[in-house]
Amino acid sequence: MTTSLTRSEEDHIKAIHGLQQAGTSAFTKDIADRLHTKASSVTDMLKKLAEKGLVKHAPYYGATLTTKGRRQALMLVRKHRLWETFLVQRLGFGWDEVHEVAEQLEHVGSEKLVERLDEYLGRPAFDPHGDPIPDAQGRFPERVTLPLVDCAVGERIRLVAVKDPSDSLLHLLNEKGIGIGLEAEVRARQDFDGSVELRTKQGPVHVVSGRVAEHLLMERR
Amino acid sequence: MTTSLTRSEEDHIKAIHGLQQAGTSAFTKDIADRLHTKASSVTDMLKKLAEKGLVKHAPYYGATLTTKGRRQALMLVRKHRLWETFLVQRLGFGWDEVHEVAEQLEHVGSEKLVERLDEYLGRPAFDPHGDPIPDAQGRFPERVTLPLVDCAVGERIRLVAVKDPSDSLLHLLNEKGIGIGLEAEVRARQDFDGSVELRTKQGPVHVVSGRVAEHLLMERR
DNA sequence: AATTATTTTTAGTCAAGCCTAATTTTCACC
DNA sequence: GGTGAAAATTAGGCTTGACTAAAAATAATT
Ligand SMILES: [Mn+2]
Ligand SMILES: [Mn+2]
Ligand SMILES: [Mn+2]
Ligand SMILES: [Mn+2]
Repeated sequence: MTTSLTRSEEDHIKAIHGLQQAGTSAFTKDIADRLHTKASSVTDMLKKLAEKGLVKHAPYYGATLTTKGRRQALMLVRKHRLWETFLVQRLGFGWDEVHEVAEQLEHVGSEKLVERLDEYLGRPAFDPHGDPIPDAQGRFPERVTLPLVDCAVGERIRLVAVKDPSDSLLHLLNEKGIGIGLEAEVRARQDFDGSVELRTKQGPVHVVSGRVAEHLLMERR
Repeated sequence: MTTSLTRSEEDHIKAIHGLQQAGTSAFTKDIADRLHTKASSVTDMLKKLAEKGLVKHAPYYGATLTTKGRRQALMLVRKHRLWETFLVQRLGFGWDEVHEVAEQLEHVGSEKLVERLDEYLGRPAFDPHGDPIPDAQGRFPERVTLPLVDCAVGERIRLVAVKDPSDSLLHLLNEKGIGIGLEAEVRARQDFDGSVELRTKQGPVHVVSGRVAEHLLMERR
């Protein structure tokens, strides 16, 4: 039985899920910032979601999802990432153009639609930003990644994900021609600013700042 | 410049468009029935839409769309029918399963999404129910159709659309194995109840009631 | 331990969209 | 032309989800 939620309820659940790492709870202010609303609005919503049994709200100490809430969040993440994959793979959108649209599409309610879309896309494990797509049971694919900033000189690596892909970051990567799947070798790393020089298989050499290198998740090859 | 409307505003615009034939205006009660709301709610909305310049509201005499309103309505119809086409052609939905989902998808706001979807589907002219899909300029494809109930005995015809496809009607057609594209010859027509007997190219003989025959729009071949 | 700064909650307001009930208008029919 | 039914509007109320401003709690700093 899947409880039917409003768009606002869903967005709050998803925000809490995104902020909640391991044991840490999500704080009112951070949820408000993420949703571009005010803390007082979030407090109201946390009360409602707590009533519905989706969230555990410890006043002044933030919110955590219940098992029921987490299941809802995972299905939203699943839908969001499947739609992003559809937009890029089938409709030819750029990876920097899909977030806002997926933010709307994720709220379309139809179990069958999600299931068919997943099947149609070939049950992808990762979205266009390299983020893992939970399956219908909420299980994530396994993968070991390493931020580029922690890669040693000489390592041969592949870009598999962009962590917290903001519009401006994706724009920067587009400009440089850096995308998921890029294979390269670390040629140099500056201790001063953490910047990294990469030589790609295809030829071009890229230099990325430490700030960027923190967001590039690599796989060894 | 495309005015951004709420889901409810969009549904009202679309309902008015659907009710408005030629010169006739759409009446409050009919709009309410279509949207499963009450007449008083519709009156409120008509005032708002009139303020926004989308509708001309003649109190007690119904509503008609302005040019601006009609443009909005056509884009909604376009989106609805493109999504229905996607669901059937790409995701393998049955033609009787798509309406509710498309009713949600049509409200996703992204010019680019509609344009790309249209292109991806090969710019289809008709949706799975045979309804015409307006192009980006709001132009409909031309087609001459004839309700089956008006076809003469001996005529060789093809089913190209189902008029006002309700769930129960589509279910009935599914049961009989009647779908868009069916080619047949009229073998008999009973004056008593308007029922029609068809012999299909593929073999099977279908008998449909007059009530059904009114909804089957045919093309001569 | 007292004082701030920050966060969170509470209290009160508002607009959007719906509702019911009462009133008004229209229109068909006698 | 008057009457009654149907439709439409008005009046008033409710819920959701937002807001601002004020009060309360927590955390950080002296
Ligand atoms: Mn969203
Ligand atoms: Mn993504
Ligand atoms: Mn709709
Ligand atoms: Mn249709």
